[in-house]
Amino acid sequence: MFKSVTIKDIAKALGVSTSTVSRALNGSYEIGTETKKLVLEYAEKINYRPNPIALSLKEQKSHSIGVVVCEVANDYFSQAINGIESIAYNRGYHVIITQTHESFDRETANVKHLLSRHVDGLLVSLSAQTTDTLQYQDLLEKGFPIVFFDRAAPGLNTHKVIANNFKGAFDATEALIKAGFAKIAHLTNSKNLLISLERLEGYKAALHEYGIEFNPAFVKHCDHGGMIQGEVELALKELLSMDVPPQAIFSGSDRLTISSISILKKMGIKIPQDVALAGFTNSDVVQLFDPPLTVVRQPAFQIGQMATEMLIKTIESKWPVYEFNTEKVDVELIVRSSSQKN
Amino acid sequence: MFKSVTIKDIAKALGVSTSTVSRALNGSYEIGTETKKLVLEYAEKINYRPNPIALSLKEQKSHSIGVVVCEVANDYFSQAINGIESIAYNRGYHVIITQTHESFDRETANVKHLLSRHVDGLLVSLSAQTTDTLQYQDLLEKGFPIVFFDRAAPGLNTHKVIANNFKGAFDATEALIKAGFAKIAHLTNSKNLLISLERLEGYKAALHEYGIEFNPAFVKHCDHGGMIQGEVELALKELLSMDVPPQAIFSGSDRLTISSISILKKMGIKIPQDVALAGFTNSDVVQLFDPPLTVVRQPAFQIGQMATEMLIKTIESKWPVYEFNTEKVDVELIVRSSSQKN
DNA sequence: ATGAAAGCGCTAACAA
DNA sequence: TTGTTAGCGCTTTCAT
Repeated sequence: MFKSVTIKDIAKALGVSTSTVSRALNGSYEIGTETKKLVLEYAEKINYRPNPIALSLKEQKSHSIGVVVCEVANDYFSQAINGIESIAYNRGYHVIITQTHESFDRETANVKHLLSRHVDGLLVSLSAQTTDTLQYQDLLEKGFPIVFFDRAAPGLNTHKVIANNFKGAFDATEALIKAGFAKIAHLTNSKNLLISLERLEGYKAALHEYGIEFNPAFVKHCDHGGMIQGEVELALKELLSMDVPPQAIFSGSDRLTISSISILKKMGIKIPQDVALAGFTNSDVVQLFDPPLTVVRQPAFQIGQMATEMLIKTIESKWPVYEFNTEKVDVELIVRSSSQKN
Repeated sequence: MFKSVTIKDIAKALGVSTSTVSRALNGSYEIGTETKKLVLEYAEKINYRPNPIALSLKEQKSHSIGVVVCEVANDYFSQAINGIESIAYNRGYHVIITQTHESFDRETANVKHLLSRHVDGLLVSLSAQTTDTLQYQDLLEKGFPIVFFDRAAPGLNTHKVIANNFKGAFDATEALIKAGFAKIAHLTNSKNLLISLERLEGYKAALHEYGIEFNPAFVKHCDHGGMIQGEVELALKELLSMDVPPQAIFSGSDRLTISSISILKKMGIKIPQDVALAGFTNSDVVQLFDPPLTVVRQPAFQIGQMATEMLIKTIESKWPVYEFNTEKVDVELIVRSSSQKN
């Protein structure tokens, strides 16, 4: 670390005690106007900055928040992290990011690591593998602040920020139906994730609304969220080699959507001629794709911001917090040619 | 922060002094084997974790490193940050990320902020606006560890990790020439950046190698790195409305490359029929573009890792470091149809 | 209005 | 081999 000016230096230079300096700096009232001015001016002059580490030790607060996500190299999460950072920075917190790569073990290890780092709170989006949320339960019971975003743990009583997954899935499926497709498959994330269920429900509801029978064989779950080599490819191949294959696919996650196009292209399958496609993704360049992609887009940046606001509010609350809310944010369907019949 | 077990609790429970506990925990030799075992077992049992904040205060080290980049929502930088985090995490450092949005003032403010946070070192990629690097000079003279990556400050004596920009530019330009284009424009970043100059030189060298005269009017600099609304559009329009417009464009940064395609499409310009395109970018989905994009790709993840290794080595060096090296890493040209004559 | 001193968790120099 | 103590930078209680 770097030798910097301390309160002691100021005290010595001015011939006062460190407590006087501290009081002046903190705008206490029990101090003489003259002395205060003197200290403040000198501090300014030598460019004094309090040592945040000493403050942390004193206050028993690290002023840092831990983030648990599956991966950062993902448009949704990198945008969310951007939102998280933007709020945290302004409120004087720093952010420690950890990745689970969709593994429950890594998630557990990350949470442990963050706690050993004495983070003041946690911003969590569960891994695709996670079914056991006991560690969060324990922490919450001790009053430790946690806010879930995107992939929330069902049954845990705390703040959550989630997208309107049902509506997003409904809208995307509806768009495919309106484009003239009836045989629509759904490629989605692990069954463990609540978002997968919500999106599945939205998909089913749209089918139902338009009198299309739901075919369970048309639903493919990628239990590792597409992180495992061949997982997405296998699902797609199974779908396309069915006796009556789907004419369109609605894909339920950022990684799955992008992987699908890539794999379909490699397989020589034409979109949308051979199979149409619509999916959740937050990529900003999908309008440049061939064909331009129909997507459900989430306000990831704002979701990150909201979750962070809620977390910091909980952290800084003078009283234990017992009232929690779940913010549901709207998603946006953007129709492009990948979902249109040719 | 969260009430956790301290060395004092262990000492009290075991009826020994805190220093004994400390010694046991740190594997000191001046301690009885019995006592050591006792402490270690108990610490394990109650899941003791040292308080990193107390350690920081004691050691005068924050175990954090500051990162200065233009923006994180950029494929190159998000990948580099991934590399940075991967090393930092394993070495017990955490990473504080700040964004300049290509503004010199924000860069200065960020460096100040990071120093007030007592980071142990800095990983810097300059903003497009930066010409004055005095603040880094001052820090370096005091022995403060700084490693530049990608956008390094010329004339500062410290570690640097940069891509082989000359070769990347040469190769991309050469690919366009070999595809049959002679009138090749170069859209690039601010003149202030060394990388812009190196890429310009590579571009010129390729032209020269193939006996094509260099036309200064074919070079357009975006002084704000494309962060300012309309900046890229203006440059492109100027190029395309020339009496003898270019047949191909070589673009010299991630943001400029992606912006260009987007703008050209909006203008109704066909790639590569109306104008061919090749450019620096680290996007992983450009092969899905229409047309698939010819790119120069940098090993951003590795660059981040290397820079972090070098920084931590400098931070942890027992002696002042006077010998610095500049690592030059290879880039990769991937030719796709955006640069091919139709 | 100001100073002295304790304490946050930990390490290390010094004593025993 | 173990304990006592001081100190990292800061705030805050208790004296004065």
